[in-house]
Amino acid sequence: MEISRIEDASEDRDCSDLEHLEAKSPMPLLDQEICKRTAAIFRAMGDASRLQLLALLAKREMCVTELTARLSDNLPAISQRLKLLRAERLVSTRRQGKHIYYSLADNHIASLIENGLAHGSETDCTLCPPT
Amino acid sequence: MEISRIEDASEDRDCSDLEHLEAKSPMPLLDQEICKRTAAIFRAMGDASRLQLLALLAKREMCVTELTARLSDNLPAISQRLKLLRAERLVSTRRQGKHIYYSLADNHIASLIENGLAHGSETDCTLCPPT
DNA sequence: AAAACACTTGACAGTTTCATCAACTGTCCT
DNA sequence: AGGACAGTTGATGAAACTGTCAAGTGTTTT
Repeated sequence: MEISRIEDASEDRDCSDLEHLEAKSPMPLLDQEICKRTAAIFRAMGDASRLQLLALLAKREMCVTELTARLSDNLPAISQRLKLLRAERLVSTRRQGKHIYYSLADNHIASLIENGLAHGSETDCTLCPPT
Repeated sequence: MEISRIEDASEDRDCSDLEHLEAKSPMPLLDQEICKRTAAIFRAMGDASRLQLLALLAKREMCVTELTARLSDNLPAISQRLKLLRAERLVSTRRQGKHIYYSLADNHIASLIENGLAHGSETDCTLCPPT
């Protein structure tokens, strides 16, 4: 019932033949280090509690106590999450007296979060064309 | 040696007083569902192997065999990763004959990946001002 | 209809992640 | 110097994640 068009018998086996593939359409893989680093950033943002934390910090710098109050969570829990975010260098800190203020490490982070949220907000993609 | 400016004694306890905080600077939390959904997307992208996979698919649609060849990995492993990406609706599939072709679910995903990689490529932020 | 190909799935083991709580550090106040 | 406040850290255990491999499904070919 279907019209199958086969000009070249090689079509089928080509997709498992790396040499051929690369000759036809070269497509270098990502650099391993960049890949790992980027994945680490995404992984750090890939948790609802941490994302919420980042979203607050995107608005302005805040100390741990304020974050704790706003999120109605316990302080050590928040601190542990911040520790992870700091380890990945998504946030940076500044001490002022008894308080330690956290903020996003840079604007790239803020825009990544914003983009992500914009995408996450789209209602289950029922509107998106099936592509 | 330092000039400390304290106009209002409430400054210090304010950051733990949610009522006060909200009155001064209202800052609603993210919607829980959106937050979870967005985090899930980030988590799915937060793995070097999966990110590499997504980066390939960002260039063009590919079948599992081709992906396997390009990544020099075993097919079931790739398939499992694709399964996860599909579960999070980051990729979509199309069968054509014996092959199943994968592609990114939409352009938002592509730009998220691009942005992430751009940020991940920045050399350890030695150049970034300390903020 | 049987064989071959292209995947997918289920299940198990090994690893990683996350929350929690007690103990510790650093700063300010008296 | 001592106490209180603001946070950090380390350890522990439960839960979630990942890779691997055997077995299964769907499609084409002969």
